[in-house]
Amino acid sequence: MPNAVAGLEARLTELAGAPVALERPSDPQHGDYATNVAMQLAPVRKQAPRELGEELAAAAAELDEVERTEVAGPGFVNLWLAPSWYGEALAEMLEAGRDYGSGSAAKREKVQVEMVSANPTGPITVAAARNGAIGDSVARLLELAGHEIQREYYYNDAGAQMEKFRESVDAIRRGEEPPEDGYRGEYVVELAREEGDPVPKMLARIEAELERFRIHFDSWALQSKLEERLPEFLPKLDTYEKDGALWARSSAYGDDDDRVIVRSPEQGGTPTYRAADVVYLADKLDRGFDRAIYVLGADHHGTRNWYAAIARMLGYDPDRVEVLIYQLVHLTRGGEQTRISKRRGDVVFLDELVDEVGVDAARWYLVNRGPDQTIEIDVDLAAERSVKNPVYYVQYAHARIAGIRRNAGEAEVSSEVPPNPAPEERDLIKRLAELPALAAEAAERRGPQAIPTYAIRVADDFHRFYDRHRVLESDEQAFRLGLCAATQAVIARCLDLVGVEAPERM
RNA sequence: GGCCCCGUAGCUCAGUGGAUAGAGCGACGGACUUCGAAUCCGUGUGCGGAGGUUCGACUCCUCCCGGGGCCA
Repeated sequence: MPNAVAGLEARLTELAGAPVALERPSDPQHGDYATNVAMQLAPVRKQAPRELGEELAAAAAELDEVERTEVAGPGFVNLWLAPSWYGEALAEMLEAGRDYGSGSAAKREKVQVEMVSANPTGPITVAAARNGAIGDSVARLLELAGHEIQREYYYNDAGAQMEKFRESVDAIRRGEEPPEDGYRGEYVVELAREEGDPVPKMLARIEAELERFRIHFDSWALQSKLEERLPEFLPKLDTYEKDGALWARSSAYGDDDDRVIVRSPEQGGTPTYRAADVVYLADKLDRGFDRAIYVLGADHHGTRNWYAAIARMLGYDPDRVEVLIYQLVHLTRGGEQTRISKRRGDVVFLDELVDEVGVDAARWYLVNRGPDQTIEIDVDLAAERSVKNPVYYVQYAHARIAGIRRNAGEAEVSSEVPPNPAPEERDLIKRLAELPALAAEAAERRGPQAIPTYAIRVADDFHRFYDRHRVLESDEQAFRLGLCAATQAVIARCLDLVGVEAPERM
């Protein structure tokens, strides 16, 4: 989908004879947009950057949508845009509506995002929730870009941990204590009250929790099913026997070490989870996904090279396999830190967090920060429904617009920009026009944190506009209603990308 | 010991080569006869350290220091 910024970049690229990227200068005195192309070109063309800048500035000033230009500093070309550009931008936004910024992918891919994938031995923890929040937002970004996405949950339904879990439940049913290294906690007692295998019940509970968290899985993969197909894949692997065990020669394919695939007879002769990894990876790629994204916690970073190694070993392009690592989550309350770890007693479960702060705040705060960043969430602040809380600040802007538009009834909405739009109106349109490039980059970089940050800025610009200019019963009512409609759509899109609701009223 | 992540304002963090580095929290002071004051306006401090690459470095490279994690 064309957009006003990309269009201008394209025309400037033609004039410069080299790719021009526009940026919004932090100082408004440096124009609406600026480009550094003259400095980049100077060494190549063996010309002074200011000289190149002058040439481009002169040519750009002739464009209809450019009001004036200047060359500044070492060779920046600064551009001021004409009302016609603003009108073009606004018209595109209104026409696209909620689809504004979609379709950025050069090539449509089938992508699988595998996320959460916690063993069903307990409720979803906050750490696993971050996995889901990041994974789902990346999936939504990729969908917006135009890719076809499948969300999958992979779990171990048969291993030693599962046995421990079942034993723990059985022990309670018999009125005994769970084993030393077993599972305990309220949820284990609850499961013990019901009949039958606790695993499917736990899984159903997990699915319900994630649905409540607005993450919907398209499919569920079972480790036991994959293990059955191991004989089919063993011959394709580069393996050797040592100490009675079967090893994959993964170190020859980029992994840090060789790995045991099947344990020695003394150890039971059973396949390790890495055996299932092999089958699973092949299965994913054979199912026709161009790309398989694994979302994994930092504690699994060691498996990154392993996945790449088995892809190579099996003859797949390792670029089709992507591991997205995210760091830990800490919760604070009144300065007190709580470690989140399944192995300790002080685990925090997702449903507890959601009960306290709501789905919107929980999702917001879990994708708010880059995946590489260990994060700390202040539960008290997240729970606060006030100005202090950015998620409500952004939602409020949306609800406020909804209110205006309700009052406007059937009044005309136009993209026609007045001859001399106010600074707040220009700023808002420029801000909204950032969405396509921003969403594309966020998708490309798997960096959903850019969305909440941007949404705050949009809300900022809108609130400022609202504060200074009356929409209804003003001379510019139709235009300003257009601006409201475009803003509302952009905010709604941003909130949707991070799984937060866009309320009509608050 | 090996590998991974991080070090930006008092705190939590944005910012992956551009001009005078941002936001929220915390602190202080202003603005409601008008579409929603859950809003707006104003006041402060900072890129862990040392080199290097570059016209230009919070950003890229090397080393050091500090915090966290995984593996052994």
